[in-house]
Amino acid sequence: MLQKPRGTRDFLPDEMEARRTVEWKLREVARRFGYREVCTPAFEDLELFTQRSGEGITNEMYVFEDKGGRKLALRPEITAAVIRMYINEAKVAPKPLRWCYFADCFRYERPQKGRYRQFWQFGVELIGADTAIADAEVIMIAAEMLNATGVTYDLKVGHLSFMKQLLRDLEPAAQRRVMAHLDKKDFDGLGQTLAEMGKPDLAQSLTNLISCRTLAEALEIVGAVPGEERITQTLGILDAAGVRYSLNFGIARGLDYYTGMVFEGFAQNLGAENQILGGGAYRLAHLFGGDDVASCGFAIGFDRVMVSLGNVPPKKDTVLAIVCTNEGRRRALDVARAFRETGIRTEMDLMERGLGAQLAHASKTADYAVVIGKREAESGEVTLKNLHTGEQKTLDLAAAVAEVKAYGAR
RNA sequence: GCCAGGGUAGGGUAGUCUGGUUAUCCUAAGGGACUGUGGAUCCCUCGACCCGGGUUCAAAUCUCGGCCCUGGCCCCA
Repeated sequence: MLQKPRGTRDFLPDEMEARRTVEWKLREVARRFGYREVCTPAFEDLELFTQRSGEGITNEMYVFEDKGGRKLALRPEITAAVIRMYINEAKVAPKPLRWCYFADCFRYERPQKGRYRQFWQFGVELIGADTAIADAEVIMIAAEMLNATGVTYDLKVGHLSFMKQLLRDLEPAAQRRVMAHLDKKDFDGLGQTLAEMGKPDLAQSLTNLISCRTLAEALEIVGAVPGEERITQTLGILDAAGVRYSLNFGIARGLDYYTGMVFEGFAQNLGAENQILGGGAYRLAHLFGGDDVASCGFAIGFDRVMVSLGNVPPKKDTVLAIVCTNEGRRRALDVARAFRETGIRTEMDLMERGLGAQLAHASKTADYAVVIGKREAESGEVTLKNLHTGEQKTLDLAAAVAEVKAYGAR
C-alpha cells in the first residue's frame, strides 16, 4: 500500500475543523490590527532563500530543477517571499504595509514531535515603519494571537543592540561564533572561544547580560547602547498595553539580518521543539535588489500550537437528518431545501435504507431527525425528533426550523 | 546524519520470549431479517501479520537490510 511521504500528515474532518477554528482565531486578531492576507508561490527561485540564509540551508530544503532547467525550492519559510513580493509589486504602496499570511512550508528535516516536513506558519509582516510603536505593535499582535489560541506560553523579548555592543570589536565571523554559543547556552564553549580570541573578560559580561531580566540591569552591564531611547519606549508601550513578556537579552535568533527587537514564544508540553513563535525587526529588501526598508514581523508555528493545545473538541455543527419513506421523498426534498436555506446542515439518506435504518444511522451522526412519511407528505406537517432526548412531535415546517435553529444557538 | 523504542483488518488488541491447526477478541463499516422510531435483537459479509532477503520441512514469531512511526541528539532560516 502506498504511504504518505515521510513527515507529512493527513487531516480527517474532525482535525481540520479544530485547525480551522484556531486558524480563524489568528486571522481575526490580524484583521483587528489591520493586517491583510497575502499569498506567495509555494516554490521560488532557490536563490531567494540562499541569499537570505546562506548556501548551507540547501541541505534542508526541497530543491529541484524544473523542465526549463530553473533551480527552484519549495518555500522553507515565508518572510523572504513576502519581501520579494513587496519589492516586485508593492514598493510604492503607502507605508506602512500591514500584511499577514497563513501557508504551508517545507523543510527536509528529521520529523519529531512538533516538527514535520510540511508544516504551516501564520505570520505577520509590518513593512516600512521604523519606530518604537511599530516594534511594539508587532509584539502586541504576537501576544494577542497566542492568547487567542488559548495556548500556555512564555513570550521572551530581547534586543540585539546589547550583544552587538559587547561584541563590537570582534570581526563579523567571530561575532557569529560567539552568538552561536550564546544561542545554545554553551557557556564552556563560549569561554574557550573568547579566550582564543584574546577577550576572556567578555565571557562574564555576556553571561551576566543573558541572565539579567530588566533593562536597567542590562544597561548597567553594557553601558549606553545605540537605540536605547527607542527600546525604552517600546517596552513602555508593551507595559502600558499589559502585554505579558519577560526580557531576555540572550535571544540571538542566529541571524544576520535581524536589526533590533527580537522575540520568541515558547509553549509547554512540547518537548524538544517547544518554540512556537519567532520574530523581530529586520532588513532584507536590499538582498533582493530593492531599496532598503525596515520591517518587523514574526511567524507562529501553527502545528506546534495545535500539538500544545492537544485534543480540544471542536464546536460541533448542529446536524439535521431528513428521514423519509418513498411516499415522502418529494416532500422531503422540499423540506431539506427549506432547512438548508436557513443555514442548517441538513443530510438526506443516500443509501435507500428503510425508515428504521435511516433513524439508526441518524442517531449516530445527527442531533435532530425530521421524519417525512406518507402521513407528513399528506398533512404538510413534519415530525421532528430530538435524537439526544428521543422526544418527538409533529409540527409545521416553520416551527421545526425555528426549534433546530434555537438548538444551534444554545 | 546519530541514538532508543516501535509497526498484526479503518481504529484498538491477543499471539512473538519457547517457529507448527483456518491468526484472537472488541469496535467500526456494508448487507439481510424487520418495514412508521430498527438508537433494539439476530444472522451474514468485508478486512491485517510494513517491505525485501536469509535460516528452516515450516516464519507474524528467529536473523539481516530497507521503509515508516514515536521520542531524543544535531540542526532550526
